[in-house]
Amino acid sequence: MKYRIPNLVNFDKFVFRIGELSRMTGVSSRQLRYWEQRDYISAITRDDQNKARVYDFHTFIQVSIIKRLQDEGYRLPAAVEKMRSIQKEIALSREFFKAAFDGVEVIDGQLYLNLGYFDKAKTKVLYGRYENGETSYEVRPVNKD
DNA sequence: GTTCTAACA
DNA sequence: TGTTAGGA
Repeated sequence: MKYRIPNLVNFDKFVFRIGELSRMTGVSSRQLRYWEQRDYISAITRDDQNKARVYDFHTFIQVSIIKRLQDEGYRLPAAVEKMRSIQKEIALSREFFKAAFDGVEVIDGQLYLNLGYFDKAKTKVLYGRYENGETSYEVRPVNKD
């Protein structure tokens, strides 16, 4: 039996105001406004400049990464630069995994990640396993269930 | 109660 | 970067 995981969660609906984002990340609201002024981060477009800022989940991730890097000793501009390069790595990883990942299968009562065809002839499938904190791989013939 | 901008004992 | 003023 094969399970696929559709997009069940809409992360665009995860929005926060400045006080919430500040508490979530440990970055002061003063800092968040300053970072925005420097174009290091951005709030969701505000129609009225005097209206409260709204941040999305993506910005939460960005702020979290910058904060972590600062705690590790990076200065703000360097932290932002590294955050942006990290985001490129994350984006690439996501695309690769999205392309490779083809759902979860139960084989002999065990959960397997279907990682796509192993060979060009499409006779074998690469499976990933995760057990006791370790990953492993198995190549199996195509599952005909 | 929260967030806004601007300014600085 | 913190804090405060005065409004929304």
